[in-house]
Amino acid sequence: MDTQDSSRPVNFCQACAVRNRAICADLDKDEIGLLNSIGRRRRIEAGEQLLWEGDDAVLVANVIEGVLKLFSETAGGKEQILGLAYPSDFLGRPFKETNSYGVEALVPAEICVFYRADFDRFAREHPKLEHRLLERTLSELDRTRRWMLLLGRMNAEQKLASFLLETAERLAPASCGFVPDGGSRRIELPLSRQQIADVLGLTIETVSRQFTRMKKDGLIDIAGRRDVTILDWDALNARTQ
Amino acid sequence: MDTQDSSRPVNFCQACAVRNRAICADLDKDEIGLLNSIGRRRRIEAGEQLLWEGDDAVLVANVIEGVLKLFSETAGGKEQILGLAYPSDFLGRPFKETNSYGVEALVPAEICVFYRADFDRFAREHPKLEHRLLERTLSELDRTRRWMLLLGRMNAEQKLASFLLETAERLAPASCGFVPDGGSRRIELPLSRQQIADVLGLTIETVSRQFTRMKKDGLIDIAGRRDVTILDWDALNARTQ
DNA sequence: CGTAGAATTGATTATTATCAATCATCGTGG
DNA sequence: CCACGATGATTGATAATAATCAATTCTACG
Repeated sequence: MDTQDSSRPVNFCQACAVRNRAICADLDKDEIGLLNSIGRRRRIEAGEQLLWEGDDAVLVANVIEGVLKLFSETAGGKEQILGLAYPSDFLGRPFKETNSYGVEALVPAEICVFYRADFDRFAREHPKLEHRLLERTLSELDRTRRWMLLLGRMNAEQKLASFLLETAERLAPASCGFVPDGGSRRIELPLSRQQIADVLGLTIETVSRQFTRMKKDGLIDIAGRRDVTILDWDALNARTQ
Repeated sequence: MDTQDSSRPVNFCQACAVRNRAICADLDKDEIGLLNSIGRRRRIEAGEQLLWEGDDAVLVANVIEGVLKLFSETAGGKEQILGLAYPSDFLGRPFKETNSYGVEALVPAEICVFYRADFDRFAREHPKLEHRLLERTLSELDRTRRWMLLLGRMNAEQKLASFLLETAERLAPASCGFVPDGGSRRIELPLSRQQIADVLGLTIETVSRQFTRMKKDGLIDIAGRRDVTILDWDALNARTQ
């Protein structure tokens, strides 16, 4: 397929905001052209679901903008958020027939979707892409395992402190090397209180009480529901232990 | 390097118990020979540690026999087991400078170790191996995420029931397709009560009480500390929900 | 057999969940 | 622009679950 054909949609990849960070970063111009021809951009509204747990794994995607949750639920209907996907993160499960978790946008998001069959084929033919995907998957596994320590061994206070610090870090624009300088930093939480509870394995009430306490103790300021300012990094860090 | 040279150690891979399941399964004879030349077999005693959290990531390995734990600990010294590695599983972190968790044998184990630098180079030159490693890493990520649901949203009873069922499945010889047929099945736990607690994010006392209760209820029989027989699969399964 | 480490059991406490009520916040329409 | 309603968040009271502290009791091994 000739990707130079001017009747085709333009090559979105070239102007892609995550061009240098996503798994496609190492591909050359021709390869990107080919990848561009099998993918398409798509906007997802907050609350809209992209993948369903247990469904046929039809799609995979790259996150360009926004934040999405990966989640699963117990038979009793309690939800656990398994991970959050930020720009440049990869979504979906290559090389497998069914999704083992659901994916839903937390805020309006922009993604680059592929049919899994197309993506799988492209990946197998392009080891550079598979290598990037492997590196990303290994990192995600590391991050997930760190989160297990939080879920299994931390109390509510430690969990929320860890969550706020990680969120601040992940929300920092990729360009800047994000070194918390001790100064205050304002973050717009991409999650509701209930969603934070679902990340931390707590109830909404417990999360709320911990927020209140941290505010009272001067570690954070809360201007609006989702508008939090970290005032004391060291103290917050101390509460993760 | 000529791997046919009879003065070199024999090619262990050919007789390897996990030859068809580990990440090296797709390699042809020559490639296996090359891989064989950079790896070596090693025995690890129960309780012996192979990798240390935070250390330089020098080694990676394949598990041939035995069970090992991946673990991390909180600043307060509480341990959380992040995963268990069974035969054919891969250990260590390719493409990264430091280990993000420790690895220790739970029972006497046999592994096939590589210097990470050698392995990384070999992997980058052999896309077939990288592909297998990617598939395995994706599966491990799925498994880890399922475990997050357990840690975040299950109570002690559900956790132990889930653990027993997964252990029975993982301990079943790879050859047989392991379909719990409703009949009883005896398993030798590779973990102490404390280690089970560290897997499930509980204390040893809570684990012990749950064992006692399950025995009293006739779901399992306990012949020795590590000798458990699953008597009622359906009832055990029901308790995971 | 005796002993040390592991496991169990019991009593109590701490933490978090649950249930219930009130209070903010934000979007909407008058 | 403000009042209103709906949803989300907070707060309080109580209950449930698991942690902690403290003895025993196994059991594996020399």
